[in-house]
Amino acid sequence: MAGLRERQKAARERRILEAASAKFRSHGYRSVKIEDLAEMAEVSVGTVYNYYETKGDILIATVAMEVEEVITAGAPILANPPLRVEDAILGLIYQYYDHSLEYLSKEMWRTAIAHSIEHPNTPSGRRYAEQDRRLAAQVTELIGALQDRGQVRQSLVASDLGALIFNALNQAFVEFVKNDDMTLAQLRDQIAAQILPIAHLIAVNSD
Amino acid sequence: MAGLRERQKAARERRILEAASAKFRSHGYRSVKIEDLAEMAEVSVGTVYNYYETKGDILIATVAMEVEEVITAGAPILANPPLRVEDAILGLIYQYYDHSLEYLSKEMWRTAIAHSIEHPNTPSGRRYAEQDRRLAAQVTELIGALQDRGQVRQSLVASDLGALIFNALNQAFVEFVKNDDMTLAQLRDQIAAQILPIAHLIAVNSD
DNA sequence: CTACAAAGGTGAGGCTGTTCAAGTTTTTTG
DNA sequence: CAAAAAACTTGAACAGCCTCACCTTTGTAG
Repeated sequence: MAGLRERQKAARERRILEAASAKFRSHGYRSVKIEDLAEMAEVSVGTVYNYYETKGDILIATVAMEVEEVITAGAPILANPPLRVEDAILGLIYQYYDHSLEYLSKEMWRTAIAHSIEHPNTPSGRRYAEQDRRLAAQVTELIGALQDRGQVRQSLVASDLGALIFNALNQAFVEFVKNDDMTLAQLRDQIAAQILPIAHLIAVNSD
Repeated sequence: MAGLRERQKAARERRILEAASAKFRSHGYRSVKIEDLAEMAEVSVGTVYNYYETKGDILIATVAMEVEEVITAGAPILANPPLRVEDAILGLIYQYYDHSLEYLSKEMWRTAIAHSIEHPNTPSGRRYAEQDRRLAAQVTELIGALQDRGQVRQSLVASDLGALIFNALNQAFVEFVKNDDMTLAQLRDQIAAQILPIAHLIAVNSD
């Protein structure tokens, strides 16, 4: 069985993460002090820093949980993609988008994305980048599945096309979280405008 | 003529910006203190903050000068685009990329991009976004010019295609600045892999 | 030229993320 | 079980961004 020390460690880390997730959402990332998290998690400030390297890392850890869910939510679509090319691609993208604000505020997303760009070589920066890669891989996988079905031109390289589409959906999402007034519906429209023409171009019966 | 006060103000702002540009590049953004800039510009810390709202804003101001040059450098290609669709699009993108590190380090780019995402509603955040919009508009303009020449399908909406291509070149650039080991040549290859298939699809004689 | 007003500069101090030497708890050793 | 070692927690102290009450300089009116 796990020793006392080990259990206490796990419990402390969990309490810190729960405190962060709750406070960041309710009070906003900026205005939450490490001291606040320490108090809520019933540890000292120094202990928080034994579990996470920086405040940004704590945020990334909370965001990572959500991204993991998004990736999981994408799997069913890959297993059984909608019939039409555009429905398949947009369906996957909408699935991502619709999950994105379940536990995270736009401010949290902005800060997390900014952190991952500014500190790409920290463990948390790498972690975020890795999850991005997995999302892009899902898109690539979907393209591949559509090619296997004979719906997307075989001449196209699935991974390059996947990267292109992922870039588009990712960038549109960044614009979305940058603008507090933008709705999910508007985000969908934005990405559809970019994706639909491409979907028709890459489909075999395009002309 | 401009009064003494006005001239002194302009001179101080210029000295601060020059100090920032020099020190950020030579010592790295992180390790330069506002105090250092103030000393080099021969003003007080408080004065620095009369001209720029935050340290990030000072960086954005230096980056903005470079982006302005990049936009200027793109104009000649728009005026007289290369003959083939893929050469035109990649030519414009390479022009952007080749200018990007003339006065800015990768760390400066990372920090500036992160800042613009994290603080989209500050003047400097808006300024950065506006320059992005102008770059995307150049790409759109190029697509439009190729359509006028009859080289790109008329059925495609230039602005949506421009946005798609800009997203791709922008995201590839972010990956480039996130990875200190990546070379400009590798960046070119990355974006070419995404753009070339698209260039063939959108060209009129594609099939 | 003097007096007053407006504009702007100044730097000590506040705030908050982060560190680290000292103390405490858990585990291991004999 | 006692003692020693290892692992971990703690919070005071530090660093650097930023503010603001006060002061100096410039412009203007009489």
